[in-house]
Amino acid sequence: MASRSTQILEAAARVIARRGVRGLRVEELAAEAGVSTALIYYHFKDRTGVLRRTLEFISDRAERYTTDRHPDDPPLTPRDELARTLLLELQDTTEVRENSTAWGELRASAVFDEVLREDLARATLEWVQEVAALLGRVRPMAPASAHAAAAERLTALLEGLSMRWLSGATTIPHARELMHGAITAELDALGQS
Amino acid sequence: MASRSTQILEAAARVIARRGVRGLRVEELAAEAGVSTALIYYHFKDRTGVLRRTLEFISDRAERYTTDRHPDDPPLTPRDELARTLLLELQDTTEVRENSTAWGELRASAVFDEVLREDLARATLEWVQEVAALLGRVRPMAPASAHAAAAERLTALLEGLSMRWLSGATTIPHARELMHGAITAELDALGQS
DNA sequence: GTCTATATTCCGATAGAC
DNA sequence: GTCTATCGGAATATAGAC
Repeated sequence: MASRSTQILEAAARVIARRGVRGLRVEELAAEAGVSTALIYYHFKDRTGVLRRTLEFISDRAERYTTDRHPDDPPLTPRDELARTLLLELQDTTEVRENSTAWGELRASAVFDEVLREDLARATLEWVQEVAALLGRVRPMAPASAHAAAAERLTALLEGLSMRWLSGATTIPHARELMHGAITAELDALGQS
Repeated sequence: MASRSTQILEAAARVIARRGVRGLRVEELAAEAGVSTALIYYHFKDRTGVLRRTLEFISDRAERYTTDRHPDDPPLTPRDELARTLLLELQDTTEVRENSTAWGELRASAVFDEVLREDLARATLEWVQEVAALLGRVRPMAPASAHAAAAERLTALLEGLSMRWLSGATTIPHARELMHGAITAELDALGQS
């Protein structure tokens, strides 16, 4: 049962995907959510409050779709799980697009906003470590430092490719192909062990 | 001889590096350039015009410092020139920081701004082709499609690493190390020819 | 070409009725 | 809790003198 707040947050995620964090206008959000502007201020205090809650909302949702799998799906090999985790972010679905857009906005905003830096650096580190762990399962004989470096490269590349996709400089199939090639190359470099 | 337009564009690059594309106010730009706001509209028609011309200006300038070398420097091997070209963008100097910041902003803005997309896609393509040509000189036996794919990955990775650096998620030395590793890996994958 | 002064538009935020 | 109506400030853009 979607509460009014949730309904507004869902609308906010859509508006941010369409206009960006800086392009979010309270009036447009109100129209998208089908409520009055006054109601938004009633629930969220001010525009910044909307932004804060929306970014929480989006990152919670992202964690869900990244982690969740159907219980009756066949278990994946470590390599497939690695590929799945990385390629999941290169899909043209509403959820992924909204999430990637928000992530790109956060990354770009953090360049000018001290406050965002720490949270974003921590989230990045967690993500890198998760990928490094998957690499460790595929190539257990390689040293941890090599896993870490490869994970940093793969995740940074993914961010770069996402931005190119969202900014219309490349297509999803092409980005996926490039990402897949990078995974193969990194695994090769980590040895056939 | 810096014309008025150039003077304004240089100021725009500085303001964008400080506040971002989103944070660029015509009034602040006028103050930074030491001119009136009216003059900016006279030369650039509107705010979007400033942004577009600044993108051109920045990518031209980047090409210059990427390409220029002192005539009496010893000639580089193709491989060194490739590494030099890519690692040049990971340096903590005013010029590189300004360019990278502006580039990141333009990339992020293009996600929501149709007008910027075409120019940015074209500039990206030129850059990718330049890197692909360098790869072709290092690995002449590999197919052009492989050069192109590797160039896309290396440049996208560089964009990702730049953003991490600028947003405080990694350091320049570390980013350079990662970039260097990626160059090695891509060249290995292209064969020892 | 460049300025000062000002018009115009947009947008966040609030007051007050229901 | 929700709406209608509106205010006030900030930013873009223009008019007109020099």
